[in-house]
Amino acid sequence: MKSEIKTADQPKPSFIEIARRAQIIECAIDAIAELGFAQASLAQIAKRAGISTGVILYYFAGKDELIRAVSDHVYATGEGFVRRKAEQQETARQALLDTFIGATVDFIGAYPNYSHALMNIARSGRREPGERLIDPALNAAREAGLASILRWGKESGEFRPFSTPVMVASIIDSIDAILPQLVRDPNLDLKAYARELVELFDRATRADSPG
Amino acid sequence: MKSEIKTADQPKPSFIEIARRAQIIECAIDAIAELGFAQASLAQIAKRAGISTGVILYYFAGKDELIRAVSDHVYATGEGFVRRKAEQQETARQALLDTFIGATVDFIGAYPNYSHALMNIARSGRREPGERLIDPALNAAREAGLASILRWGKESGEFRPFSTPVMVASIIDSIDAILPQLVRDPNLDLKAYARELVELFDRATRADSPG
Amino acid sequence: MKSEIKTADQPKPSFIEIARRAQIIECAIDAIAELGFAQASLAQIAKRAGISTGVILYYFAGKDELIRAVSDHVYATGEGFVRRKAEQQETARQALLDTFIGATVDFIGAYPNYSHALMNIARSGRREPGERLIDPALNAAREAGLASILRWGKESGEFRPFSTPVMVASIIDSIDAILPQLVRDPNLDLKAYARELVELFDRATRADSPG
Amino acid sequence: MKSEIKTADQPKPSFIEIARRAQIIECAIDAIAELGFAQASLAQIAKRAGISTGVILYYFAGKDELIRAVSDHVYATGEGFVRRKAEQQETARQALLDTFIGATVDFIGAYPNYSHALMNIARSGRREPGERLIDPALNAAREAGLASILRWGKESGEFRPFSTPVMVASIIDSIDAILPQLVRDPNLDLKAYARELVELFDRATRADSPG
DNA sequence: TATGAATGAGTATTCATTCAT
DNA sequence: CATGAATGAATACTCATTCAT
Repeated sequence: MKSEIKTADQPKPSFIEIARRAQIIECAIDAIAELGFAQASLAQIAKRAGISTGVILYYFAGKDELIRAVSDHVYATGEGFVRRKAEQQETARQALLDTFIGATVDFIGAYPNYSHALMNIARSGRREPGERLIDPALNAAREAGLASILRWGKESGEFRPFSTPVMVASIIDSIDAILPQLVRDPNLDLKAYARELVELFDRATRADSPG
Repeated sequence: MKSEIKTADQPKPSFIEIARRAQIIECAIDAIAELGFAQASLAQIAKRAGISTGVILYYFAGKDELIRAVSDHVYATGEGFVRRKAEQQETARQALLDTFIGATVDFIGAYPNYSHALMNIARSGRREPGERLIDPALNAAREAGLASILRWGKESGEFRPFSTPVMVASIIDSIDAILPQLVRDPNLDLKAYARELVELFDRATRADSPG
Repeated sequence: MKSEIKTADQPKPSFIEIARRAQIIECAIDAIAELGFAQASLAQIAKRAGISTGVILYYFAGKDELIRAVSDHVYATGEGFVRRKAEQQETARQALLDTFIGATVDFIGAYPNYSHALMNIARSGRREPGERLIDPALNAAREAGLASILRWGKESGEFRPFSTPVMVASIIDSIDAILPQLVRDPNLDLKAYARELVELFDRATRADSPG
Repeated sequence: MKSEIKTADQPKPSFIEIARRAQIIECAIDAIAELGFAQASLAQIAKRAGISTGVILYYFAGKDELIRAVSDHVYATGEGFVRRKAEQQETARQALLDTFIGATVDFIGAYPNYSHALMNIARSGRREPGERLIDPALNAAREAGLASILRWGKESGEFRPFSTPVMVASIIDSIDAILPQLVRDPNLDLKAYARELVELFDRATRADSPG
């Protein structure tokens, strides 16, 4: 009844429904972050929420829909976090270094479980080739945002010529490389790490000085 | 009978045993590369090999031993592949750019499933803390090799000062970032990709010109 | 959800849970009594109960917990059965002959499967030394009870001197010897059998008349 | 071909066949005695014999036939052991106490693994009700021998009147009760144990003195 | 004769999912 | 709305047995 394909004629979701979904998503994030995707069974998630597994399946059509909701939520949170800083940047260099790298690392520090859960989901492999767990559009949007910054900088002459897709992948995965290190050492100095990455990609991208 | 603790008095393994083990390892690599570690069940691996799951357990004491054999084989193959080039490097810069980045990308091109499987194993969460799936020394060795190249370059003045762990993680994960792209587009131009990475990390690491 | 570590804050078990657990325990007893411990698989037990094996594991954390529940239940039933008679005995001779032998044989007649299952569990080899299948204290308690009766009789002069452990083992196993005979002939006259055992062990234990 | 139903036209078993069967039976006895019946797989038995499981099934039609051969061998050995002493007994009392009890306990001391294996087999439960693992005739023969001694004594006036089957079962199981104790304490004093049993069953069986 | 290879049925256990209440 | 009950498929693994060599 509830969790079918969303159509416009769906009645407004009740307050309790919104709250329950949010609670379940939050517990799913924690479970996935701490146990890994494979071990994060519905039973585990339900236990953390203090409810029975039936409740989860009442609000989500299945585990896949829950996972999709989790990744939607995490991406939305992350984007909102980064966008706030991104709005008023005036140069591509600032947008790349301060916003994309800086704010993304800040996000990791602020929401380590979110980032970790997302990584665990993304890395957990797909059942049938082609059918992904995470909406590819979400990741694509993140990459597209970074790509547009890079193109902006190349057009403005701030950046040297390079392959945008290669640079996009390198930047994103270099940032994501923080997560396993953060698991090993929760006291990792993220500020310092961000400075290192900024320096690294500043040098990697900037145009050769003309002189 | 077969897969007990290896002792020196073990009779020479028969030809068919060697062949079967190799075949099973190969199919396990494919399964892990394509399905992810968690989904690569013995049944899946057996299906790819066209055998029953019992055969796998006839040649390997258990799934854990199979996984260990897989990672041993993959690491050994990868190291052998890279070492050939690495031997005669004379500068840290060459060692980093030509050998580590260049040869590793070559390896990905030559054995994409090996690389992919390895990444999936390494990234799959571990069960109980302390009991790792793959020998941690294997991965540590790879990182240590890269770290020593970086330190060498810093001492020789070829490289600028930077945080070695950050650079190690960024380089390795930037290379590994190739794999999902290769899945999406099997015709990806790896030569060009390698050149881009070389340029990227050359700029990211080299010392400022004194003038 | 259900069968976790029992803590005081566990909600009252529902009626259906109590009934199911009892039913499963009963079927397990039957299966163990009739097939022997090794052959009494969860599948067999489930078949007798007309349920799927999953149900068993829904109510019991695993086979071990089920077996423990079975032996607890059987020992508790047996002890309750025997204790009623034991309370008011005034001589060691009465305690041995009327209560221990008499009531135990009565118990076998009243609950033949219980006794049989218990014997099968107790006699089934244990996996790893140290980790026993049933609480050794349960069996030890039974033996200790008999041993204390025997010592009481020796001190009071009712019994002749003899090795207590030998007599304990002989009495218990002579009683347990009834069970296979009862399987062969369900109409076995237990009253008469008990009288024979009483006579046997009365003569075997009593002190020589002083005259 | 080999191990079908024995008929008279079977060619004389070769020396090697006899030797192999004996070797396998011996290893099976050890395995069953030490590991218990359920854990004594063909693989375990083969390992002890230093052969492959196929060999066992070449000489025995299946595990059931092997087990039957084992129990045949054990019973034959035991009977031979006891018969030597039994031949020249002149009173029923001597036959019971010296031969049956005394020699049987001696047998346990001399061949603890034989006795233990036999007990493990006998106690291991049957697959389908009715189909036994051990040829019931073997056990029946042992019981019949004891029964005839008891009847002899009753007729000669040495023994009091009692139920022969009850006494048979009590004597046999009281002797078998030694085995688990011997497992727990391999240094158990069997001589002393035999003396206790002799005293016990002497008193339990002897006729009341007429005076 | 004997081995090694392979199978298929059976083991306990986990887990997403359904459904009556 | 929510639970508890139940299922069925999937998991790794064991073992007696068959068969080609």
